[in-house]
Amino acid sequence: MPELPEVETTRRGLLPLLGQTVSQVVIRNPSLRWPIPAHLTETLKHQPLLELSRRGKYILARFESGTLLLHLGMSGRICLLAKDEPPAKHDHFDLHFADGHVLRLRDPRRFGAVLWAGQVPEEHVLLKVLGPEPLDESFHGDWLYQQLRNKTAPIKNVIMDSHLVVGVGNIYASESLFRAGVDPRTAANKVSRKRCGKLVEEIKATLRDALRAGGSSLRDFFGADGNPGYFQQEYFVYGRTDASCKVCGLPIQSIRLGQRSTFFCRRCQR
DNA sequence: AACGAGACCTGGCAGC
DNA sequence: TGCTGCCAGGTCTCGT
Repeated sequence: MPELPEVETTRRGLLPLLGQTVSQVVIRNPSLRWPIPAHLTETLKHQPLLELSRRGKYILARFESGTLLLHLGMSGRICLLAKDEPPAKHDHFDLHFADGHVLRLRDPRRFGAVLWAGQVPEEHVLLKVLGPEPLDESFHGDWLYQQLRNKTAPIKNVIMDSHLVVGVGNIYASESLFRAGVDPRTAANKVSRKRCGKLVEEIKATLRDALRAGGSSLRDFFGADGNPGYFQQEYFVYGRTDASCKVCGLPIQSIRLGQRSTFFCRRCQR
């Protein structure tokens, strides 16, 4: 489900919880990608939520005792309930708050994660290896160009690697490459400095546009407030196999790259 | 070091 | 209706 815009939309939907105190932690099924630490039921009890931030596709919830990391994997979703409700089949984890609010994680495929990061979350093994945020100024064309010098993998695979830059998943990789006019199959080290600049610009623009639309709702994404996103209506290529290119009219092609579906226009992207 | 394939899971859908 | 196979928004781990 979630790429950067969906995770950020989720984080924003949780902001009403800031300052609220945890009254209870419920772990119904700890077996997500990694086991949910059992100690959370004690560690988080009576702790006020101090801050909600995001790093890549992780949501960071800071408490005095440390920071909780939430990752939605492929199918995860967090809803903010005004009061407790009977849990559904794949509702694996809850944070109950003193004012009655419930943060509930639902994740059918269980590729998501709930982890404890202690006092210095940036040092957590999963976070410290992450590349820059795509919307930061440190992510720019010349920097990307340098990073690609020794990479022969297809450019699409490379921009989806969170160790290089975070937040660009399968949808927004295809969309950004279309907007930049770059063929997703191009070997990364064959992308010129100028086109790296254009690509960075379009990654940023695509993510910002998606954020503005509240993310994309394909199957199961809804923000924490329960509202869907609308960005899928603006897709140029993703999921549009054989439909005509919105720019030149040629049928959109779909191929597999790195075991992922990839969509592009063979005239607009070279 | 970089790359590609496999792994982890469940649910939805198309096709027979 | 029921079965089978394929697909899905992520990303770590392993073998080459």
